[in-house]
Parts: sequence; C-alpha cells; structure tokens
Amino acid sequence: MNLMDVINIECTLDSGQVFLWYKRGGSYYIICSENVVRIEPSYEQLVHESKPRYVSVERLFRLDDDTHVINHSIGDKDALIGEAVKRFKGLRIMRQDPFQCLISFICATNTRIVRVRHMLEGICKRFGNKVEFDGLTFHTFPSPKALQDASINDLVDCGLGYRARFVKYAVHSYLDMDVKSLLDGSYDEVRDILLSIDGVGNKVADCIMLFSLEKLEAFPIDVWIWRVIAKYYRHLVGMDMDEARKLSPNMYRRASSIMRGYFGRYAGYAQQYLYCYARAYMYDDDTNTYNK
DNA sequence: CGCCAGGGGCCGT
DNA sequence: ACGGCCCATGGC
Repeated sequence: MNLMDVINIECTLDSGQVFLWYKRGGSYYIICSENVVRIEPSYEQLVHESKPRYVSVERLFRLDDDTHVINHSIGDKDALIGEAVKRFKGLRIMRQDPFQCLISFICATNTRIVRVRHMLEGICKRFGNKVEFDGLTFHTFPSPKALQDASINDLVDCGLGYRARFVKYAVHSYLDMDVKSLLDGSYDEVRDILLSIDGVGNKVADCIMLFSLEKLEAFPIDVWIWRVIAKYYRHLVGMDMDEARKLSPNMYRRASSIMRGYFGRYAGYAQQYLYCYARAYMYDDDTNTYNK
C-alpha cells in the first residue's frame, strides 16, 4: 500500500487549514502549540520527530479517520466531488489544538494566507518559546496563559491590525471556557458558544469546529467555497443568480446547512476537497486572476 | 438588511 | 507609484 494514497503531507499542509508550517530540505516542520513536529515523507511510513515533547502524528493527521469510508461517503454524491476526491487523494483534515486554531482563524479574517502567517509568526516570536531543531530555530505557539497578558498594542505590533482586540478578548474567553464541553457538545451547541466570542462569526466558528473540535460535519464557506457553491450547487441551495452574488450571514447559514445535509457527517472533508479544487482550477471572474 | 471600516501586503495597471 | 482586494466580522 502506497502511503501517498492515505496521506499527502504537502497537499494537506497547503490546503489552508494550518498556517504555521515550513518546508526545509524535503522535511516539513509544523508548529503544534508548544511543540515543533518534523515530518519526513516516505512511501512506507510517516517518519517523524517532535520537540520539545512527543506529538502523535497519527492524532495530528487524523489517521484514525477511515479515508476509504469517508471518500466514498462524500465522493459518490456527484461527479464534481468525485473528481475533487480523485485529484486530491491523500488530503487529510488535521486535528489542531483548539486554542491555536481559534487565534489562527480570527487572524485569518479578510486577509491572505501569507499575511496570516506573518501575524502568527509575530505572536510566536513574542509570546512563544524558542525551539532549536536540526540547527533551525522555531518559535512555538503560546499557551492561553502565555498570551493572557498580551496588550492590544503588543498584538498590533505583531501585525494584527484591527484584529488585535478580537484576539485579546478571545484569549480571555477561551480561558473562561470548558474545552471539554466544546469537544463533547453537538454542532449547534458548540457553534453558539463560539459565536459568543467577539470576532468569531459563522465562518470562523465552522473552521474551529472542523479543524480542532471533532465536528467533521462542519462546512466552512469562504470565498473559494462560495464560488464553488454559486457555480455548481446553486440549485441545490435554491438561490437565483442575484442571490449568488453576495454571501450574507443568512445565506451562509442556509448554504452551509444544506451542504451539510447533502454531504452528511463528513461534509467537512467534502469542503476541504472542494476548496483545493477551487483554488487549483477555478478562475476568479471578479479580479480576472486565479489568485493563487 | 446593506454598507462600511479596519491594516497591510500583494497584485495588476 | 497606486489603487483594489483579501480564507469575515461587528457596528451602525
């Protein structure tokens, strides 16, 4: 069995779900909370090492998910998702730390991925720990407690702009939360809790639930997924050409709910495949670019 | 419900 | 150089 059929590291890391990772000399280094994980892709097994503590890559890359079952469950729905599953075979949804995920996606509002990385690197450099690994220097992601004394100005200095106040409040909200209830709660319960955090809206809540809180049915809709829905699933969602132009909060709820019902309990995987498909093949009519 | 700000970097012109 | 736009959200 070829490991690449089960997991494609580069495709997974480059699919917009995680921001703090680096490719150096054929190896991948991923910042997971206060640890750095090194992955060396091989055809037989995932060779890995982490510092300063052990991190389970089986957990991190959700190797407990049965991709055969999942890919059939979503891939058999229609030709488009079938094609996306085929082309991006090995794409996994990662199991991130909820706190890092929360802060990451608050930073990821209304900006580009490269800038999100700059913001998070700033936070790591200022509030995280320095870790030497293979002669390389990394700064790990701070714990909630390490970030709780950060001022809005500190965060602005990290390049967060107006997001600084949202992040500051989110740190304190998170410290007041029972993380276990976030993991155990239903999709609707957890979404409502997350939406109570200032700076967390529908899309960010869905990302946090899918990428860190075990809610594989969550179907985040960003601009790329919205283009996919507008072009291929417009009738399924039941909207006319005019409604497809802009994504209102109400339409987000409706579209996300319908896509969740359509793809089922693994809708989040479908979303991730469609995101990769859109970014690779769909043309942006508004800006006349592929926007890669 | 619709419009607008908020920041900084990147992209096309 | 320069304006428009971003893996959205909250406020009005």
